[in-house]
Order: sequence, then C-alpha cells, then structure tokens
Amino acid sequence: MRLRRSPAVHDRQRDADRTRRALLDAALAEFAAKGRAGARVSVIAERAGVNKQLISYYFGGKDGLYRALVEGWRQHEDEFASRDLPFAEIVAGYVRSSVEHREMSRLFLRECLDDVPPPEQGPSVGPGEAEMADVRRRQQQGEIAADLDPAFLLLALQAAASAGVSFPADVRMLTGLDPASAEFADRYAEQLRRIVARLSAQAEV
Amino acid sequence: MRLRRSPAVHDRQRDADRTRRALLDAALAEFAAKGRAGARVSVIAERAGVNKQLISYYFGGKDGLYRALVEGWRQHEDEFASRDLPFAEIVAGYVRSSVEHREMSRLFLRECLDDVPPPEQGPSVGPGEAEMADVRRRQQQGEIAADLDPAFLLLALQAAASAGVSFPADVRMLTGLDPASAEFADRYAEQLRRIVARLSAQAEV
DNA sequence: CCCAGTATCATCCGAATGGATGATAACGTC
DNA sequence: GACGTTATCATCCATTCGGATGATACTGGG
Repeated sequence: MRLRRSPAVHDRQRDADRTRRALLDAALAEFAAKGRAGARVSVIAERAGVNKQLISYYFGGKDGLYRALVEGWRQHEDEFASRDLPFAEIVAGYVRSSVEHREMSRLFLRECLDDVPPPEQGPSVGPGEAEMADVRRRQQQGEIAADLDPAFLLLALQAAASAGVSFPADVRMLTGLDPASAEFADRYAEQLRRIVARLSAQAEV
Repeated sequence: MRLRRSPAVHDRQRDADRTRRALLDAALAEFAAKGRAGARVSVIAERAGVNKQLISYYFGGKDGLYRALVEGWRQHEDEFASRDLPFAEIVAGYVRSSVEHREMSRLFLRECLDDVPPPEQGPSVGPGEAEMADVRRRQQQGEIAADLDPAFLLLALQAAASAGVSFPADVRMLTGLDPASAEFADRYAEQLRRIVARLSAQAEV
C-alpha cells in the first residue's frame, strides 16, 4: 500500500516539499526586495519559519536558492505563446503579468540591471527572434506600421509594460494608484492598448 | 595673496578636490554595477587610486558616499526644462540622456527598484506635476491625443526611454547594438519619435 | 515496539567587510 | 627654513554573514 499517507499530510511537522516551497516563497520576497547581494539568508529562513541551515540542506546555499528561483520562473514565462491575440492584447497581457507576478518581475529586472552575460543558458529572457518574426508578420498584415523597427518596438513596449515594476514611485506620484493594485494594471493596460492601436498602418500620421 | 596657488595645482600629490571627485567617479561605477549592497568600499577606493579610509574621511562612510552621489545627481537632472521642444524631441532627449549618463541612470533605476519611500527629500524624481500639466497643454493644442491619460503616458514613455538601461540584454539580442553606444541611442530615439508622432490628435485611428 | 532514514535544529567558525585609530608626509605660511 | 595643518596611508578591530558540524526528533515500516 504505497498510497497510504500519514493521517495528516497537511499539518505534519516534517514536510520536505512544504519547507522547500516556504523557502522559495520567502526567498522570492527577500531577493526581490533587497536584491541578490542585499538579501540575508537568515531573514529568508526566518520568514519561511525554518532553520537557515535548511537552505544549504535543500539548495546548497544562498546562490543555489537564487538559481532555483530563476530556474522555476523560466518555465512560468512561456505562457504568452498565444500569438493569435491582437498585438494590443499581448502588450496588455504583459502589463497584467508584470503586476500579478510583481516579485518575479522585480527579480527579473534586477537581473537585467546587473547585466551579467548569462552563462549560455538558452536564449535568456524577454522577446526574441520569434517575437520579432511575429511583429514582422503583423506589419505585413497592416496591424503595425511598416516604418517601425520590430526590434526597437518590442524593446519599447516591454520596457513600458514593466513600468509598474521599474518606476513604482512614479506610478504613485503620477497616477495616485498602488503599482501593485489590479486597478493600476487594468487602467495602465487600457492606456497601452490605446497607444498600440495608434501604431497600426491604418492610423496614418 | 590668498590667490597664490601652488606651482603645479594639477599634479600635486595632495589634492582634496581631486580625491573627492575620483572617489565619486569610482563610486558611481561601482554602485551602478553592483548596487548599494553589492558594492565594496575597498573596490571603490582601489579604483579611485586612494586609501579606502578616505571614504570615511570625506563622506563619512559607504552610505554617505552613496548619498553624496544621489545628491549630486539631483541637480544634474533638471536640464530638460526646455518645454518648447516638440514632445517627440523631449522623449528623444530622455533616450539620449539615459545612454549618455548610463551609470547614473542605472543607479537611479536601482533606487527605484528598491522602492524605499524617499525620506521626504523633495518631489523625488521623474516626471511630476509640471510634466503632467505640460502634457495636458499639449493635448489641448492637439499635439497629443485627448483620450490618452497624461499620467500613464508619461509613465510609459519614461519607462520606454530607459529601456537601454533596464533591458541591456534585450537591446543586444533584438537590435545587435551595444546599449551604451551612440548608434543605439540615435536609432532608438528616432523610433520613439515615430511612435510619439503617432500619438497626436491628427493621427486618427 | 523498535529501527533506519531523514528532516530539522542549535551552535560554532572562518572569511570578508566597513569603520576606527594612530602614524606619516606633503602643503601653505611666516 | 621651520612649523602647524591636513590630506593620505597602513594596520587593526568589531560585526556580520554564509556555511559546516554534529545533535535531535519526527516519520514510516517491519
């Protein structure tokens, strides 16, 4: 009877998976807030409610924990593969995602700022060749004006979509909204939709 | 004769001002690259070519040096007061500035990411009420479409203009250019000009 | 009921870092 | 040319942090 679980799986005192998740959650919060160098393993362990040695036990140390975090997010990010949506909706989706996964986005942006050439671990992050090809296709279909360079357009839109993460103080000052709130996400997404709509070939200057 | 300078001001061995500047320069590079927590005072001193104790001597320690850096940049940033330029040129100017003062921008973005509520030291940074009023004026004059919210527009454009700093890896991958190069600045500024041009009231959807 | 395995914890340790202390030498002045 | 000032430096110290070690207790199975 391998399936016979212990009487109370959910609240037993020793649970490796629960501990791992707790550590990952706490680490995400701490790393996102203080950065890779500023984060303290003792704080992470404290926040997770476990002994700090468990970080070494499960992840082999601070760096291992960080890597596990980045690793786990690389899978999460391929959820925007729905190329059939209008371009404005894709951008709006980026906005929503950056607000919903705020801490991950913050972590990611810190990684970008550090600008360490990733040790050849795939095509890294952000838009790539596929997205550029997609924009070119949309240009030919007239959804995007032909005089815009796909590379720079994607760059600008990705940066703009991340504004809630990269400029939270400006969000509060300019809009009076909480950059982590759904209201900000909704209204900002709508505004970016309008901007993107004006980039179509039909919208002539 | 208080004006009598020593025979060789430029290459004398003890020069407080020169040392201060060297420390500030080195600190800018180090803080921008590694962040407030990751930066090492010994590295800064080494890069400046002076003893690390001089950091305490002149700035009262690591934090004081950082504060002096931020302080000195708050003055430098009010150089975009030329409200008479077309909006597209203002945005292009932001792009150029973020590339030319790359390290300052990087430092600034790190500060934003940390998102520590500034201890009431003025209206902080980035666009403020004045810029919003300016956008509203331009809307009334038809330079900017009326259905765009000035707050979100400024937010999106500031974030977009900073893309070379916030997403250097994407710049390389998408455009193949060096995000610190003048060529990137020029071409990206031109692309943002075209985007902004399409946001005018005349460019109807 | 006991045992092996492992998840968890308390404690300790070496390394690194930021800052303090006192010595030193260059500079301006009389 | 001698002296007080101060810019500069070599060295030391306290603290902090990450990680290692060994002890402990919970778990499931025989």
